[in-house]
This record gives sequence, structure tokens and C-alpha cells, in this order.
Amino acid sequence: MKRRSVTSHEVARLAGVSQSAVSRCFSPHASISAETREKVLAAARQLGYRPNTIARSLITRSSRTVAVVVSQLDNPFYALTLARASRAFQSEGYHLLLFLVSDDGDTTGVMSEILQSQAEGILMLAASLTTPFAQECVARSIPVVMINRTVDFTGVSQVSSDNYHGGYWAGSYLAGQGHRRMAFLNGLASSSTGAHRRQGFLDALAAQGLECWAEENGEYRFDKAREATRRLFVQPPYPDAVFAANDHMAVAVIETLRAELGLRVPEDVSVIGFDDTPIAAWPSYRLTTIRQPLEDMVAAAAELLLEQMREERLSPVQRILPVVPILRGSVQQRY
Amino acid sequence: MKRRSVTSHEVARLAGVSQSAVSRCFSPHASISAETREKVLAAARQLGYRPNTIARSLITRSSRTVAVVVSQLDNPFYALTLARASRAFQSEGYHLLLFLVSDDGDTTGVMSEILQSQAEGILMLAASLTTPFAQECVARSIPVVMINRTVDFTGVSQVSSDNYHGGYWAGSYLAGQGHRRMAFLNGLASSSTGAHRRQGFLDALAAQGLECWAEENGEYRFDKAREATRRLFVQPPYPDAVFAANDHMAVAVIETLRAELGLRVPEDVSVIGFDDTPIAAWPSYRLTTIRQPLEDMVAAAAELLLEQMREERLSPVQRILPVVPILRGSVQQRY
DNA sequence: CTGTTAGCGCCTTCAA
DNA sequence: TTGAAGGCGCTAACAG
Repeated sequence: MKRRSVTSHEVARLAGVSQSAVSRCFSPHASISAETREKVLAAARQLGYRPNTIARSLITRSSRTVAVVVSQLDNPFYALTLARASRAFQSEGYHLLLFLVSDDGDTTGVMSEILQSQAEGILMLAASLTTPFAQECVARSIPVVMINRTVDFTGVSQVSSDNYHGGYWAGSYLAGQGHRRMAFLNGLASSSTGAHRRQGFLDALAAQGLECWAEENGEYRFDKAREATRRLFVQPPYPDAVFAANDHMAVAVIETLRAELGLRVPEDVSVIGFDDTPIAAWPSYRLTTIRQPLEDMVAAAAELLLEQMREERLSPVQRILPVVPILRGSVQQRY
Repeated sequence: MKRRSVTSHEVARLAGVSQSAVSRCFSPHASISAETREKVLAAARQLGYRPNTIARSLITRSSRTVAVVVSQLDNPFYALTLARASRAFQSEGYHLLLFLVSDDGDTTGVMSEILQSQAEGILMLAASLTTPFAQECVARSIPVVMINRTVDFTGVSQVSSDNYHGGYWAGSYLAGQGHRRMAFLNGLASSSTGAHRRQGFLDALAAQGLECWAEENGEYRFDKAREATRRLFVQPPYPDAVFAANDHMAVAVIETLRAELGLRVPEDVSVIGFDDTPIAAWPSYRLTTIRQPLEDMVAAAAELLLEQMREERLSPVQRILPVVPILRGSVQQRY
């Protein structure tokens, strides 16, 4: 629908001043006398005038907009991350353009739209970026910060938690507690986070002379994780521990073990997750997990992006924040 | 950071055509010969040209953007709704401007930004709107659709599920199953959804000659709901059933009952929720609840908004979609 | 089918 | 401090 809105010209005419006076009136530190200011504001109020952000962006060449690309919004961890990020950027006067992509990529269409949208920065939440697009962003000097996803390209900044050491901790903790048949439940094959957690886990086991007993993929989804659990427990000997690549799947494992296999956690099977989402603390699960410092990650990512949007040249950095193991009740020592 | 981007002029010069030829080349159904089209596209590719959406919006007076205002993104129901909505609008070529607000209002600042942002439509997700802003939107003929929130103003469209009858069903079902001490756990005082569920519930009880045994408020938040549960169960006689205004809180009730009070669900206490989020189906809860037709609600809201954005005049409608009770295992008959 | 010509609504020198 | 004038990058008549 095309509607004609009130313009600064109309306000100017009503106030009996020039159009530029109106413009100055709505610019932060422009010099204008209190008197004309009053006249202009009165006229503006009367007409219901608001400056047109689009016209302003065109001339100032700054949209004060950042694009957020997110996949897995159904994962509470990312929903929370988005909420935090939104707050961070809103408070700095930036608007968020939201783009949802499916897990398995196909960001090309979306990325192309983002580039056209004149966003000044791009925040990637658990979404991947193809190298050509990363290059194009760099060429246009549009800063990109990825949270929890890695790209094989040095031009973009990355913030993630120490997935490798998180996985490593899980492996050595389970081994130290006497487990011998540890299974790993991975997330998406395409996700670097899962790959790093897995590698840490395997390395920790290897350091103890152990091997991973079984491996499955749950795509970070509840239902898929349940199916994977069934495959993991088709016949004895069962795994005596499962390390899931995130809490969401870990809970699915517990639910399935209890409801379908008649197995107890942690008496029969130990379970470890990753993230420390609120649900991990619920009495029913008391999930031992590895906390990602969500607040810090978002803060770091927002700060990085803000900083790079201000600067002339981008200097991408890679920041890995430490994880912290949270011991609850889903792991039991074996003898 | 201000960067100078490639303009259609530069492409035109390189391709040896006029600037308008370039423009036509990137407009859907403009007439242009295959030959010049090729020249232009080649030049564009070489320069890395992409049309500037902002400039385009300014002249066409259409931003192809809709603002989404959402509160409670930590509630899975709304995270899912947002995901669906995003898909619906993206597929129609609209961009989403995301605004998060806190539960208890203060939308003034945000609404003011939205009005400046030239969004062509506004989708309110569980967020309230003050009457003055609703009026301003109408005055500018910017369509507004609210999902799960009511405003005391006829100018905006509203989509919600039949909260009243959902509450009514909960009340009569519990009464019919022989409960006599039913408690209600409400959400935010400011939310119309909660108020309607409550009213339906109370009316159903009244129809059976019963009264609500106790009432508490959990603000739709997990922790608050746990605290409220403790207050509901300070001393016998305990409630024999709890109707929570959403699943999120219902689960909190169950967790607290089991872990802290040593009470079983449904043997000692029956619990009913609202929403039918995925978690309600988990084996640990098997929550009897009232399903909101999420898909339909989003589809209806998106369709409405899209339609109104196309039309010249807005004709706000109020659409109430039927809920459906989902019987699982969290209610047991009393004798 | 193509190029020329006006702006869209605003910010920003530049003189006055 | 103020107004006039010139664009920002693009689309949309209008002639040719």
C-alpha cells in the first residue's frame, strides 16, 4: 500500500521556516535557535511528522541496521541468544533485520538479500556462510561475526565457546568415572561446533586408551535424537554413558531411556549434555553438562560487530570463550 | 562505517548504456532486449553491483518490510511462532525488522522507531499496544495484526485462539472428573489471553456450583511458576488440580510437585496446561493441555497482514481460532 | 526498446 | 543561526 506521509517540507511551510531548519531540528547536534525549534516541533506535532529513516539512510549512507541470520530458533539456546543480541543492538540504536535459514544451509538467497538490504553488519547465529559470500562481505567491508559456527575463511570474526575442551572434559570425566562404553550423539554434520566437541571427546578417550563405543547423529533435534537413542540401544551390551552434543538432545536421550528402554539415568546410563540451558537444571533431569557462557558470547559478538562497524578497516578476530562443566546428577561412577 | 558502493551509473558507463537500462535490467517486468541485458549483467557482475534497496524503497515508497514486535522469546511457543512468521513473510519477499520488548510494556520507544522505520505492517506477538499508537498506525494506514493479545481499540486486527473456551473446557473437564479443589495459575496480569482463560475457567466452575480454590500468578515464567506452586501448596488441604495458563508453567508445577512436595501427578494432583508445546508430549509429563493452532494462527495473521498491506483501506478483523483439548496423562479421575 | 528527465525525502555544504 | 541549492541511488513517466 502506498501512502503519502508527512514530509519535512510540509512541516517547514506550516512553521514558516525552511526545510533545512526542520531537518536540523531532528538532527542530534545541529545548531538551531530555541525559538525556531519550538515552532518546528509544534508544527511537527500538529502534522504528526516523523523523519523518514529511509531517506535519511540514503543520504547518510548508513542504515543503522544489522542483519541477523539464525537457524535453529526452536533450540532454546539460540532463542535466548537472539533475545540477548537484540537487546544489545537495540540499546545502541541499531535495528535488527531477521533472516531465518534452515539448518542445512542454502544461505545463498538470504545472503544476497542481506547484501542488497544495506545492512551495516551481519551476525550469524549457528548458521553457516559460504566462502564466496564471506569474500563479498569483506570486499564491501561489511563486518561479519559468527557465533558458534566456523567458516574456512580468515576474513570474518568468530565467537564460540571452547567446544573442543568441552568435549575433552566430557570424555575424560566419563572415563575417570569408570565408564567403558561411551557413545557420542552428534548434531548436524555441517556444524563445526559438533565436530569440535566430537574431536575433543574422542581425543580424551584415546588419551585413556579408549575408543568411542558408538556414534549417532541427532541433528540437534529432539525427535531425531530419540530415534538415534533407539539405534544406540538396540541390543546389549548397551552403552554405559552417552555424551550428547547439546542439552536438547541429552534430554531426549534421557526421556527415551526412561520411557522406552526402562533404563535409569544415571544408575544404568550416564548422560552429559552441552549448553546448560535452563532445562538442564530441572529436577527431572539434573543434567551434568558443559555451560557455554551465553551472555559473554553475545556480549563479545555484539561488541565486536559494533566496533567493526565503526572502524574503517576490519580486523577480524577469533574469540574462543572458556566453557565450564556443571556437575549435576546425570553421571554416576561405575566400578 | 561509510563505504561507497557500486552504483547503477558505474555499471551503465561500463556497459555503454544508460543508467535506466541498468535499472530496468533489475526490475521484474521491464522491457529490455536480450542483448543489452547481457551487456548490463556482465558489467554488473564484473563490478559486483547490487541494486540499493534503500534508494529503491525511497522512490517506490515501499520498504517491503514488516516490523515484528515480540515479548517472551524465551517461551518456546513464541519462538516457534516467530520462526513460522519469518518463513511466511520471507517467502513473500518481505523483510522482518525485529523488536524485542519486555513483558510489561514500554512499547512507546519501540513503536516510535517502528513508525520511523517505514515498515509497511506491524505484527505484534504477545506484545501489547497502547491506544494512542494504535490510532497513529491507523492514521498512517499501517496495518497492525496482533497475535494473542487484545487491544481496546477497533482499528487493529487480532488473531487469537479461543482462550475463553479453552479455559472453560479445563474447568468443566476437571469438575467432571471429580475434582473439587481446583487452583488456577495465571500468567501476566497485563495479558488478555490469561484473563480470558481465567474467566472461562471460573465460569465453568461456577456452572457446576464450584469456586476456584486458589489462585496465583506465575508471570508465564518457569521460576515464578515454581514459587507460585509452593504458595499454592503451603498446607493441606492441597488443591487436587491445577490449571496453568500455559504449558511452560504447567511443567514447572509438575517439577515442583514431584521434586519438592513429594506429590505425584496425576495420582495426587491433576495438571492441565495451555498451548501444546512439544514438551507437553514428553513422556515425563504427558501433559493434558489445550492446543493452540499455532500454524493456523500464524498463517491467518500473515495472510491478514499481507492482504491489508496490499489494500488501500484497512478493514481490521478479529479472528478467533478454535482450540483443541489434548488428553494425555496428567489428569486422573477423583472419586 | 532505449535514453532523457524528474523527482522520492532528507542531509549538508555554502553564503548570507 | 538560517535558507538555498545540490545531490544520495534509484524508478517511472515521457519521447524518440
